[in-house]
Amino acid sequence: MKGKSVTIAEVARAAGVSTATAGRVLGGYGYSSAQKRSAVLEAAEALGYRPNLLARSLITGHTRTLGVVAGDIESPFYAAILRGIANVAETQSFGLLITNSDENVARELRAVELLQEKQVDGLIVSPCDTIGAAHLREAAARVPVVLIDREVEALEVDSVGADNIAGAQDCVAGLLAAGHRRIGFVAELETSPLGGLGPFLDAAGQGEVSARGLYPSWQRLLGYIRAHQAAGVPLERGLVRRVGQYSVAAAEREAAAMIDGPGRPSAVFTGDGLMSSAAMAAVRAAGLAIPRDLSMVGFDDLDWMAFVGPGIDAVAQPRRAMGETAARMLLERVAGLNAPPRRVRLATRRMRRGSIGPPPGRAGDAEAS
Amino acid sequence: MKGKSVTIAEVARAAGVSTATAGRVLGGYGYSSAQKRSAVLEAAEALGYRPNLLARSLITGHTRTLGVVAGDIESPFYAAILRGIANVAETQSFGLLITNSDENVARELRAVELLQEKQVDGLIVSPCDTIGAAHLREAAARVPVVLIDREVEALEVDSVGADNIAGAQDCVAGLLAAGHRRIGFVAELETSPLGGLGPFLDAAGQGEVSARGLYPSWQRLLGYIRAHQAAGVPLERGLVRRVGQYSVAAAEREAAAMIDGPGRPSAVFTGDGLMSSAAMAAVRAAGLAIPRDLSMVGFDDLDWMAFVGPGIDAVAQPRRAMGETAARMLLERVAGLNAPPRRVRLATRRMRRGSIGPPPGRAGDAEAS
DNA sequence: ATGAAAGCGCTAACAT
DNA sequence: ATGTTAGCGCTTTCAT
Repeated sequence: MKGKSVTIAEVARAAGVSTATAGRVLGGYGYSSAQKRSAVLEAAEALGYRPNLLARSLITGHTRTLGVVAGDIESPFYAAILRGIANVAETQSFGLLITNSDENVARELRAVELLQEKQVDGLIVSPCDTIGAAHLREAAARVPVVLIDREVEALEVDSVGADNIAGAQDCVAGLLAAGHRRIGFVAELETSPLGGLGPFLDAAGQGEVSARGLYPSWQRLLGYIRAHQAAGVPLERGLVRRVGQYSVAAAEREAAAMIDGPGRPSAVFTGDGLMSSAAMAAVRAAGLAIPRDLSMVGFDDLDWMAFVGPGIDAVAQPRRAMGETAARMLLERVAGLNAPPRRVRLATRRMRRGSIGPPPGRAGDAEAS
Repeated sequence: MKGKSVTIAEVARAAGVSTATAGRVLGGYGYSSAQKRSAVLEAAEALGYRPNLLARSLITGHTRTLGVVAGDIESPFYAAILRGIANVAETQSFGLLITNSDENVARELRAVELLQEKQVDGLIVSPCDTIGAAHLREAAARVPVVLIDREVEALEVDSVGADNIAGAQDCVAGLLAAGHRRIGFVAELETSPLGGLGPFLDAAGQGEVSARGLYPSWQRLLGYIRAHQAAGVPLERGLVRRVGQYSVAAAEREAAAMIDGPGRPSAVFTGDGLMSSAAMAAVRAAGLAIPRDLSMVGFDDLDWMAFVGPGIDAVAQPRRAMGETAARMLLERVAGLNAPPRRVRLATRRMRRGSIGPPPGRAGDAEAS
């Protein structure tokens, strides 16, 4: 605002030493006698000296600042991840430069460039596209990059995510064990691998799909499929509802179509928080009671799930831990670790709250399909 | 990671011009002929030149970076505020250095210092203490500072917050209009102005309390008091429950004590989101039905409030707008605006969802006290 | 242990 | 319109 800031040179002059000596005591490097040290410290104190980290960074070549590109910092998902990142960054007094991509490639690109120009020591990105991320490849050539939640094809860097397949499989298995044979799945499933939902289901049915590089919602679908396979329950294609975009309205339409239609499933599994909210709204609108008329489980644990009527079962992602792990891995790279890319999948946790009951119209026991 | 970065000098050499000329075209300042410009641009492109913003900042004296000290980036409240800040910052391509204070003065202090040393152009702080903020005063002398949600006594800087008094008053007035005469208030009310709750109630009763510099929860209490005064309903001190700390467990104890006790109020007003969650849990535990047994309104609108049974009424704060306003004001100061401190109070919004009914055991009409 | 001097990558006078 | 030179605030050789 106003006050010109005090430089090392001024402190040095006031203390009667050279800038080098002043720098040594103020910067905490090199040698200095107790005598000079106290003189410098005193002068610094008196003048109100504050180091200019920019100048230091320009010369040392590192900024002790990490760049983060989140989808939307306001969503509970990213907010929790960011908190985890911040926790770890703070332990090593790293600063955090945070941006939102809104799942928009152009914005992600600008963000990544800006962060690099600001000379961050490393980057944590939740990439919004799994392919053709030239900017990420370029960035990764200059600074360490860690991917979070999603992976990018052929980008050989560390990545952290939840174990989506196991989480989904476990929870759909629970539904099957409760006797459900017709389980709906509502998910984003936006950009499609393998040429669409149909081919994907075909390939997955034959165990030909690899999880790596798949978007989270597709990985969850894979878990859904595998649970069916493990239980020997045939898939019913009409029960897999692909919303195709990350929108509440579209999700609600899709959920409503499944619930109101003639072949209503006895249970619904939702692919993420947005889908859960939408499905919940559709269930309410249809006047259905959970779990009497419909059982429900969602991927992602949300606040309201603990508050509504019977409570909604969910698969909780270790969001904070994902952020912490990503930050820890990044910091290791920043510190010079030179190892092959690491791929960490964190276990999810089942939250049981009573939204799973027996299929309606049956005694409540499982039966062969 | 590996690649030494390309400097302006190298580009200049490759283009056959001076560093000054290269700087002029790459930095977009000063004059340059179309001829040299394209030569420089080409060379830059070919070499993969990326400006080093640190070096630029060191010389220009500004970083196009704003520092933010939030309480907890993970909470929906701060997350939304941050999103608002980010939205505005982005329009002027400012970066955001974000930290958490966890409402801890020592951490806030370190954060403010770190941000200053990183040479942010301005600071947005949600101060965790309304008094004795020497570090903020010091910071404000160097860079523009905008306070959010809370104010600091005798710190003459811009500030943004919700209109807590009007919001609370309006919503308690609604409860009174519905016939409630005994309305409980559960709030944090941590650091106490005027020597405690008793004296505060005394002073407020006589209209002797000024809103400025009061913590949000105290301002909301003031609204609660004024609503009673306006309706001519005497205050019942036992109904004002001071939790004294920002903890769910403590809040739940306090709420439970009020609800389970003999003199249970017919309605409860909660001072913030945490209190609302706690109160809701207590209500559930007590097996009470809303609004049949108890009416409820909370300050702060939370996700779950729209999902539970009848829906919970709330006073919504314009959180994004708070962030946006703060950022806009800060950017104005950064741009050189020199005006007396501005104090903005943003209007709240009542969310009506059906958690307010008539007091139990009455015909549902108001009656004189 | 300390100082002199060079220079990080860039912009800002000042010439021309 | 372009080049030369200085220097932002700091760290880092290199002497001593």
